[in-house]
Amino acid sequence: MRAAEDLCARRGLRLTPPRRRVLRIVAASAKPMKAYDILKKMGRGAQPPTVYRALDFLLAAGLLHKIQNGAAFVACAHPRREHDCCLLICAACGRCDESCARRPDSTLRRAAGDAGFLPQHLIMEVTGLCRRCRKKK
Amino acid sequence: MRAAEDLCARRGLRLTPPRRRVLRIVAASAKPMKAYDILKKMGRGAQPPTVYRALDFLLAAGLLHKIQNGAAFVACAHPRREHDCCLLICAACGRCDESCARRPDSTLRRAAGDAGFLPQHLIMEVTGLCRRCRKKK
DNA sequence: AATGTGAATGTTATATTATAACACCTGCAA
DNA sequence: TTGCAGGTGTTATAATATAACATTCACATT
Repeated sequence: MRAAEDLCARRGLRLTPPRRRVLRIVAASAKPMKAYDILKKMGRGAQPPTVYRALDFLLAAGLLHKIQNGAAFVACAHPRREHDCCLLICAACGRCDESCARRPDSTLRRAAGDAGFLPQHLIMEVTGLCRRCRKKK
Repeated sequence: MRAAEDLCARRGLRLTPPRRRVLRIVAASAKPMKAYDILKKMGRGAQPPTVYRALDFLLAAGLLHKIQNGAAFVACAHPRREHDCCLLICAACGRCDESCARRPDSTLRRAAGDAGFLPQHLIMEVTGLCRRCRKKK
């Protein structure tokens, strides 16, 4: 949380009350939180757009990770530095650990062996611009 | 399509009419198809569960990949062999290529450089069993 | 201090994605 | 023949996400 404040201050990002509230809720949870889980915890008649907007901000700021697999969110364990991340999601308990490395290569290898985690399903997705779309620019 | 039939026959899986229909629709598309895109193409008053059930089957059989990022599906380019996959999704045109390799390590490196693709956002997710849940068994 | 501006938020409604629950059917084994 | 299990059809609804527009707030400029 402290790290988040520092990071926003340094970059001129505004960690406003709803954003802070969402971050606190996600960071306080042992398991990944879904948007509507967060919404429930917000109370005071908060509406979906409030949560989604805060999540967008926090993702862009690198303070959260999004788990595509079921659309939930976990607080980033290393908000200070830019990094690719590998999320280890337990199919049984639903908890989620983060395994990071500078070079994506080693990340996956660590994921497999480290920490006694038994990999079942692996996803890698790279979003970007394909050759054709790069040329169009 | 032929490959799909062979594969199902060899494994004793039933490629029933609705499943085959869904596979044809997805395989025929240049871009990833969402469940409700498929549903529209099914016609004859098909309902969501039919599509979702077929998709579940095709995923389990390894005939499709699921793009978590937006929940769409692409036909697998290499249904014959078991493989980890790396999907290259263009943020501009929405098309999706598949880059495969035996060892996940090299996959990402290829993704970055190969084919002129400019990576913007990268996701790796590994689902499995964490140490605690393995021990519980 | 007054004011314009843009970013952020609140609010209402609705779109999109996914599943629950149950009835029926069909092939096949006991 | 009679179960049974896997698959499908059908209806309803749950869960997730966004569009659109009004409002507020911080703050820079005048």
